[in-house]
Amino acid sequence: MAEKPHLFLIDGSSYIFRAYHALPPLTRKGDGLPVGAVSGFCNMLWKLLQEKENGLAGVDPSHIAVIFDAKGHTFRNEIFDQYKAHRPPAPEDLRPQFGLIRDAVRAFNIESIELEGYEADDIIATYSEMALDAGADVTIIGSDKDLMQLVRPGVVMVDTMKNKRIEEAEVIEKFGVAPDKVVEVQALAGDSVDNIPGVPGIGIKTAALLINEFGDLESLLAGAETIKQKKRRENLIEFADQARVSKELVYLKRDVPLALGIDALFRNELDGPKLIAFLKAMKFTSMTRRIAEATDTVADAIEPCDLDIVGWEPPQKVAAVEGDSIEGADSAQGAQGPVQLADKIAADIAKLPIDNSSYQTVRTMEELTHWLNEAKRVGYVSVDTETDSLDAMQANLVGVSLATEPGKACYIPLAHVTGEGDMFGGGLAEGQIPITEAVTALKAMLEDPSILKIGQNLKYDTLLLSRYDIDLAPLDDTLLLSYVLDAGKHGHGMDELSELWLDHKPIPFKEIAGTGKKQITFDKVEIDKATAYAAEDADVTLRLWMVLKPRLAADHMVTVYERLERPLLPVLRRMEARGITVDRQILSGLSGTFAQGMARLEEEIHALAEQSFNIGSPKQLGDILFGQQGLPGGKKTKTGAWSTSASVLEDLAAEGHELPARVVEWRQLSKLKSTYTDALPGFINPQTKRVHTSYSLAATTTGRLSSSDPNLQNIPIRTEAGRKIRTAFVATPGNKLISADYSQIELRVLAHMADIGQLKKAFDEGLDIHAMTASEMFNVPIEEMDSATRRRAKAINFGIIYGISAFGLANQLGISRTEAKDYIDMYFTRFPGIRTYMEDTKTAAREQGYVETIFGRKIHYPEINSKNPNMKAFQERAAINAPIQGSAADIIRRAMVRMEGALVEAGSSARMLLQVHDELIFEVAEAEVDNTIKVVRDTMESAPMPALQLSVPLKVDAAAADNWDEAH
DNA sequence: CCTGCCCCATA
DNA sequence: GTATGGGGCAGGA
Repeated sequence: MAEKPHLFLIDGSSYIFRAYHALPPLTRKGDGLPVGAVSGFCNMLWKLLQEKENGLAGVDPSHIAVIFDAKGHTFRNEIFDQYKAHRPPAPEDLRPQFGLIRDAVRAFNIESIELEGYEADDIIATYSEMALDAGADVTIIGSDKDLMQLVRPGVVMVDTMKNKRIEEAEVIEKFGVAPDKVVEVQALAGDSVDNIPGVPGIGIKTAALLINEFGDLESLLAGAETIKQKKRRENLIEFADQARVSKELVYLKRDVPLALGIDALFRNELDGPKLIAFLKAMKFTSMTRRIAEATDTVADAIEPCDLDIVGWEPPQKVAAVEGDSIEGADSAQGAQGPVQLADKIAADIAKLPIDNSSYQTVRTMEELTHWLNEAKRVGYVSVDTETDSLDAMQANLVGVSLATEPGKACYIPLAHVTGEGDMFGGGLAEGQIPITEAVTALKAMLEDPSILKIGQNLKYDTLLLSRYDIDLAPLDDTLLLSYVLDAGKHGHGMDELSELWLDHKPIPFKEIAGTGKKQITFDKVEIDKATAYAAEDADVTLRLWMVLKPRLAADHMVTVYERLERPLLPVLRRMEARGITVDRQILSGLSGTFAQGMARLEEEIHALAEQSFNIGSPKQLGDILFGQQGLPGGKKTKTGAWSTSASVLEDLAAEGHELPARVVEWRQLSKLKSTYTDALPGFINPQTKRVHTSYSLAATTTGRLSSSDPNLQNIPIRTEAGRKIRTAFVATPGNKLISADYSQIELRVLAHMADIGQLKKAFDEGLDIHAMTASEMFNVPIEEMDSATRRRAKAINFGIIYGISAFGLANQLGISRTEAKDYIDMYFTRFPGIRTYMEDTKTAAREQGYVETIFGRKIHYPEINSKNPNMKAFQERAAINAPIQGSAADIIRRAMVRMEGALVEAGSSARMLLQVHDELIFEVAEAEVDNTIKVVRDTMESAPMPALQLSVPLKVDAAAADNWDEAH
């Protein structure tokens, strides 16, 4: 029985441009003919013809064609003369490739279709119709959004470059409407790339909203008078015809007069020799080899075919002119001859501190051995790894650079590829040491205890190298050195430090790899360029180390660096490598629930507003609330717009307004969905099936860590809906999660530092600290404390930690500023030590320019004597907060540094997974839970000792459960 | 596609 | 009132 016929329609033209822009420029060996797009195209075709069940398309086509745009104007230019008028001409090095790609299609024995006056999209639309009529299914290979209007049962799009199938759901995601309404939305939103005008002020979001409400463009234009938003109504009326023209432009013709019927697109057998002849002519050596093998063709026996290359000339060989010697040129130019010129340039370069053309590219084991011996001889070496990703858990090692003296640096390329065949990972570039051999040799040096390894942000490099079974040690990190020495003064990135200390601007990464979607990964960077860039990094890092390391002792920061910074690095590296299991099903279930809630609220909100609008746009929301509905606006944002922040909306809701109340609920769900339930699954590592955050040791000024990609330090907990997200963070079967958190650590630290008797006594006795504060302030016995009074005291306690101001406290408690001032005065009367502490801290900051934590970490405030009173006040509050927040951060750092050893010593196999400022999360076998909790609590509570005995006890709450929500 | 802005999640 | 990271929107490239 014959299978259902299936037609592949390949959008050739758009593929050419995308291949050209996405792939690094590649030229034919020998004459430099640009062929990058051709190579990408051939790879795509070949891959497409190979894939069956496993491929994205999922089927073997019975019919196939590649469709191109014809040259010249199309019928759309008759409708609108400015259509695609902003298109720049094709780049010089792309032009000759148009013809070659058509040749390639023929070499693959596939019909290449184009027709003057029509675009490829119209032909694809017409063939799609014809195929459906004939009872066939259609797969469109392409990604152009204009083609999305064609999707329907029996027609799917497949984007081979992004590895993505586009069906109805994906179209709705993109346009907010089903495929049959796509043109209506495009007619309104327009398209700046194709110069389709649309209606001003309407983007895809708003267009989808309107079309979903009115059904189609004509109904909308007919009902435009009823639109509430003034500007939008006027624009819809004024630009109605423009919208109609736009719709005509985007609507794809389905009746293009085509010479070939569907039957003619029957998929021919591949003609091995014909294809090989073409590939040989292009000098695609690795593809030739691969395809010859697959098609059972003997490539050696086949001659390259002739190519008709249009729009490109081979470069003229410049014949050497006899007698035109250097001396001749010299005398002709007189005193400014090449010799003098060279002398001068040499002198200039010698004066320059850094010459990134002098670095060696290490290509043999002999050369590598020489560098490893140098490292051994010197006793230290700066190291930098180059990879193909910012995610150290997924990156592949591409090369390593080393430096042993200023100016003496090298780059060892290991996995650079040539441009050709990049869709398969490409051919390895010539002249690289086999990676396993090099890694083995490097491992011995990187693990050698007698050689100090110096790097910038070594957490990244060591995490990467740990995946190659290398445990880099001992180490020094210039990022951490700078952080310890200069937190608060400036950033600590290598480029910034280089300009500051070395007066040298390193080659920017984007200069060698490009930017945006044209950016290439480091393995595709030419080795010479890579050497200049990578070796320079090692050179710069070494010099920075030489500048910064001696400052440690001079500034008395050795202990902080050696106890709180450097040892934490491998601890965090292991935490990141372990990751945590996140249950995809739970999150996707929650996404669904949240989406339903949002849809329900959206309806209510639109009804209350008596119009549709984008609730997610603060601008539109503000217009409705404070413009049309005439509600009293409270705060303004710094750009002068009405604030629609939660506090403003909640105030309005408290006055009985429904609309803002619903918006607050909608916002909550929207936040939970987009930031957490939708985003987190994308961070599940495909190999480990776990989520691996990245901790930054040097991102905050106070000494706290920060977490990103994803941020696991801001997972919701306050609301019930939010807490559910925590249930998705689970222990693996047979294990439990343990959460252990410091209770009130910052207030305890404050009690210790400011030496406040009542606070210390309260903590000693285990009292409710906020109730105690309230009792002192308002003369109410603790036992009779009501929750409102306690809440006020709690806000004040937090306020103190944040460097309190009457303004801030008033805001927090919703009271007048004078009332807040009275509270603060009362607080200071009862706790005079706090006022003294705060004044002393400000004085210290003003006089020395920095404040210190209890473990000696310095936080600089260079702007604290600013003339700007706002700036000054801000710096003062920050300076008051920093020792408190920073000391607490130091304490948990100490706990973390010791934790792994303490667990092992106690016979626990628990793994520390996460840190959330005052909380540590562990995963442990069920049987070990009790013992582990004991060790964890003890280690955390005794963390300041023996360096320091706090005058208040530390208290840690800990619990175990199957997920994070229940454990916390 | 990038950037600034607004808003909001955590401690 | 402190310290962060990040998503969506809107406007200009």
